Amino acid sequence: MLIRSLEMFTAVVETGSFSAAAERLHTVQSNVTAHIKKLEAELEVSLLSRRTPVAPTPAGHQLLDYARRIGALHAQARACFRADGEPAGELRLGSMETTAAVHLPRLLTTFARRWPSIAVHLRTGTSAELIEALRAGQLDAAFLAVEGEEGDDLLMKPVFEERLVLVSGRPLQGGLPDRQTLSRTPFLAFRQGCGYRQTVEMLLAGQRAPAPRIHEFGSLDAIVGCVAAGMGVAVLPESAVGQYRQRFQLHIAELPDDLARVTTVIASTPKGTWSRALAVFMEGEWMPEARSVA
Amino acid sequence: MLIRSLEMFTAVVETGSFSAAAERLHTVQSNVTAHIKKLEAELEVSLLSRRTPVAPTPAGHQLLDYARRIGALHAQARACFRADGEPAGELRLGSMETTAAVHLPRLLTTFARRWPSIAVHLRTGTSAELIEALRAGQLDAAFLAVEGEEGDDLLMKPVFEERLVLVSGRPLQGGLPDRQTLSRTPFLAFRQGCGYRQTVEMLLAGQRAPAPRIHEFGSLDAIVGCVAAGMGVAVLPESAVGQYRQRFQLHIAELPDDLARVTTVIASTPKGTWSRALAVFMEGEWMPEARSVA
DNA sequence: GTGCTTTTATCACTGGAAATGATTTTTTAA
DNA sequence: TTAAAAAATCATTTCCAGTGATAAAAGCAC
Repeated sequence: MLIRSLEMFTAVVETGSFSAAAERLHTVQSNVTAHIKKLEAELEVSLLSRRTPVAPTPAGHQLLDYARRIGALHAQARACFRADGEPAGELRLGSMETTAAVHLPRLLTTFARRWPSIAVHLRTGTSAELIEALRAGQLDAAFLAVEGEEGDDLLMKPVFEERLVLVSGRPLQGGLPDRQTLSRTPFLAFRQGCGYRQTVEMLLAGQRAPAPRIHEFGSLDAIVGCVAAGMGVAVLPESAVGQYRQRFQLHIAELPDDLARVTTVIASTPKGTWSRALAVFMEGEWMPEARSVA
Repeated sequence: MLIRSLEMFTAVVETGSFSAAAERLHTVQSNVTAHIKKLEAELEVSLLSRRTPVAPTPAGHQLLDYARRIGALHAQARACFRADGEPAGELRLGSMETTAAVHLPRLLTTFARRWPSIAVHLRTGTSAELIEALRAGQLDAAFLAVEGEEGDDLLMKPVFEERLVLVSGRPLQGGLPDRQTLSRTPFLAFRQGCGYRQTVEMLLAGQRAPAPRIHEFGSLDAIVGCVAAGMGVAVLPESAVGQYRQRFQLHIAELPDDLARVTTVIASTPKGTWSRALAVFMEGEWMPEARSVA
């Protein structure tokens, strides 16, 4: 059973004639006859009563229902991939918690308003998890922080320049505490795989002292809340801390420049693999061009 | 875009490998490769990232959705026509008002209980209308009264032997009134095309006197109600009148045998055109075999 | 890295079916 | 009855799905 045969069948019923159907589908009448006969042979039932106009038999009427639904899906599917049609379907995005909290609300609102027939799915996770999901085809694109490991099978485009800071619930006189102090302070961080967590580890690198306890949290709100409560300190993007400073008494210390600067990129599979929905997302004006977030 | 190609695509994603997909679909791996490449060429986008296991690209994920839906419809459609599968879909029945009122409630209840996945549609109309609808492919089968015009393109099977009677709201002394009286009495009947109406006309045939007024009603209830109210007389199947005799004061007169006997048949297109739903309806035990309804 | 295995891509070839155009048969309308 | 229109049939061409063999590429173990 070919889609083409079903198309022909639908056309014959709708035009009421084999010849008219042939013309509509830009083929010849004998070809239409052959396709219908093939369908009838395959299903072992007569589908059309050959009077004028041609009328579907009971079995034909039943097939017509399926033919129309399959035809509609087929047309929709093709339309989804044509460069001119309205992009539709779902766009599966991934993001780090911090980016989701700080940058995505505005960005996605704009996007969803511009393309109402695209359904955005957002999944948060650590950079490592997101990259894996991208590779496994579970995500279309993801916002993540990586050290410029460009050049492999993933396309990465910088979108935000962030500054990491040390956040504490208690006053930090003299800026960043020394390593001795830090190594005795509990850290609050996202679970293994988060890009920022590497910064924590680098901050403490080269020490013989035992690594400080690192509490793992899955949510930005939880981290900030517990830091404010004095549970420990955290390394977070400055922009992510800002919105909490009204609610909590937070103290911030700058990190050395080489550790502080992190780049958030939008990562996706190469251009030739994009769905139309992904293409308009990646190329739209809502996608900032390495905008520095001071 | 062939259904087969979409099937292969789905199989590749689900098995995670071209070779495994080929095996599942009983073909060779090179054939699968060719089909996928053809799809990719047609849609001008890469659909699968060739790692191990094979993963769909964003575009591939979008196509997968359509491929699965089209595949499911295709399987359903084929199942609908296989002689062993559960018949499904809609069964479009037609019936005269009287048959619908008297015989169908029990018959259709039994049928619907036996075949829960068949949706019955019932349309009432005159015998002439039903035959036309049958020929136009708008109905699968219809209960109607005709004078044995078998042998053409419609299959007819007698199912009920009815007795027509004259019904009046006033006492009918001496049975059937004479023609003189009848020609002065208003008749209530279904609109043109009803088989019973021919009986009325035959009853009055051969008269020079002007034909009596014939009021046309679309509903059995309306006819009986108005007859009881004394508006006129009607010719109806005895079985159809029975259920009203508790509610109304009705008087009945026998008609001459040649006029009284009518046969209700089930009509449909020939066997080779039946849907599975129609087949089980026509061949089931609920279909009475010319049962006489005294 | 080197070899070994698994998987995919490429290629030439074959069979069969889709498409075509001409013609016949059937149906419909005049 | 005839003329016109539509569907079926048929011979022919074209194209493509499917095959098997082989090459290339990707994993995987060591």
